[in-house]
Amino acid sequence: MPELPEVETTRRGIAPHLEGRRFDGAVIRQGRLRQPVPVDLGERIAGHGIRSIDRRAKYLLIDCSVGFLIIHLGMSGSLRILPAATPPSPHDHVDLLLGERLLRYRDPRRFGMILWYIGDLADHPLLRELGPEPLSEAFSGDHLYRASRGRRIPVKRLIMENRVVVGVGNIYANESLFLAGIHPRRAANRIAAARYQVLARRIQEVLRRAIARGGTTLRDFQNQEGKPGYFQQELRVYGRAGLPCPDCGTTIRQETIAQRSSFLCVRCQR
DNA sequence: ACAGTAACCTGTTTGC
DNA sequence: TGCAAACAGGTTACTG
Repeated sequence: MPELPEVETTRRGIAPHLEGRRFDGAVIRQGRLRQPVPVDLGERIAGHGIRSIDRRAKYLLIDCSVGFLIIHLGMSGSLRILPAATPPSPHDHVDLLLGERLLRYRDPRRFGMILWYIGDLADHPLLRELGPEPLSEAFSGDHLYRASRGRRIPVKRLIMENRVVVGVGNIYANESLFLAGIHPRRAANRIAAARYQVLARRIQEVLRRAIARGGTTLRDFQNQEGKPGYFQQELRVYGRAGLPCPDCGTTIRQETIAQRSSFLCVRCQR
């Protein structure tokens, strides 16, 4: 479910309900996520003002004055603000209590994380190695080109590496490579600088548009208000195997690249 | 350092 | 129709 636009949509949805408030505690029904949820999470977060809700890559960072909540949604996680009395469904693993309401974490596959961290976020092991935000000044075609030198991996893998650039997951990697006219399997070090300029712009465009549409709903992504995202209506190749390329009509192919489904037009992408 | 694979876990879709 | 296999938005740890 969540790539960068979905995480950003979630952040924007929950932030107004959290800023300036304070958590009362937590209810952990299932703490075995990708990393264990701290058993004393409720005591840690209780009673301290929530200063801000930020995002780095696909991590949500909630500043609780005395420490940070670091939340990752994994493949199937979601967060919603609900009335405190709302009964939990089977995969509603954690509630962060907010008085008359709560912030509920649901994650059927349990690939996500809820961590507590005291210290400088720039030093956190999960955050310190990350590359630039794709929508920041630090990200550019030059950056991609430099990162690609000496790398023989398929370009699709390169742009999905968090050390190179964060937040480009499988959907948007497929989409941006199509929009840039680059074959996803092309070796990263055999792409000219000028084409990386195009690719960087396409990555930014597709992410901006997806954020503006509230993310992509493939199966069941819902934002904080329980509404779906609408970007899937604008997907050009992702999930469209067997259908005609929107630009030239050639049948879109599905191939596996680096263990992930890839969709491409062999005529438009070289 | 780089490249490739397996693993984490469960729900849904696909294929026989 | 029923059942098992394949597959799914992410990331890390491990191997060669």
